[in-house]
Amino acid sequence: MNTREEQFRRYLKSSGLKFTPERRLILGAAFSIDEHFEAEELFLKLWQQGDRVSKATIYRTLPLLVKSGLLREVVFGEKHAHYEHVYGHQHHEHLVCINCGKIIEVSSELLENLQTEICEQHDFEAISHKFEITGYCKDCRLTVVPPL
Amino acid sequence: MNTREEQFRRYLKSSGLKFTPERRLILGAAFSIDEHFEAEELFLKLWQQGDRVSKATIYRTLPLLVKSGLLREVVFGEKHAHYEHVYGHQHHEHLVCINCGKIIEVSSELLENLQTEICEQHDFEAISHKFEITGYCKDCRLTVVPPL
DNA sequence: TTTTTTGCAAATGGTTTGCATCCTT
DNA sequence: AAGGATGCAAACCATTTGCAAAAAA
Repeated sequence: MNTREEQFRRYLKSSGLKFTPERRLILGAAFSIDEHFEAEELFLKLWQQGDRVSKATIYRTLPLLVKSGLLREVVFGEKHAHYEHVYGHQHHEHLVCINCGKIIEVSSELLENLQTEICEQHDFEAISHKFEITGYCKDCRLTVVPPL
Repeated sequence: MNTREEQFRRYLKSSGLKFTPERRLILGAAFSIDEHFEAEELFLKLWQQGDRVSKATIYRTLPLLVKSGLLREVVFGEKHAHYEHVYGHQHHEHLVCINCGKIIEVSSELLENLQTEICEQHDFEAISHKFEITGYCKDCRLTVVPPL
């Protein structure tokens, strides 16, 4: 059995929750998308592969996947929640352009170290983190006059 | 005239927008709250001091204040947007406990430096940033068994 | 004057929830 | 069995938007 599923089962059991076929399907679909996705897209993905999981269940499951450490939320500027799976995505943060909406992904080992340090100082156990810088991208800073 | 207002006027003018009494009131109210607030609270604050500014106008103005660099959004985990004014709040980030919801504010000069560095690498002009670590706080990591 | 803004109320739309039924454990 | 989980459809509710009147530039 794959590790993701084990991890999810472990979390569910430790919280007194149950592992169901729907939750397995949602987990699988989430990990089949190698980029940001939102609840609606998961729903479509499942529908397309013939799996009829209700949106309600998807909305109820996503927070569990986040709490279990398998997914994390990203792109906070948007009105609705976006997620991405943790595997292969450990280190990227986002620069979001106010003007054109472009999202630049960056990695930073220094940031990871900094997180570790901050958590140690506060006796905090990190499950995930989000770092976003809002501003003007290369192209837009030329055309837009940002506030002084 | 105070600097905040000047900054706001400058931003509005540079975007071809107008400075109105309502926008002035909203700016003032936002800076009279020295903690996180949401749109609804601004509305109440204004109402209590006798200023009838519609929620629509508040919702239309908050993004302008963010773009002008006077406010920034915080606490992304919540369902609705929260803001805080920039003055005196330049450097704090948030550690959010999954279990009890506690929010620990931390400052880090290293993070500020890191942001500057990342932006330079990508020719990006930062207006604001958000950094949030999700996990278990000191008290909760003792009682909850986090997923391995 | 021309363009933007405001306020109202209605619409939006992602997310949540009540409830009866179904399914893990 | 018993406590969760699911699906449906209805409810939520913060935020957005259309429109006509009002105000800034």
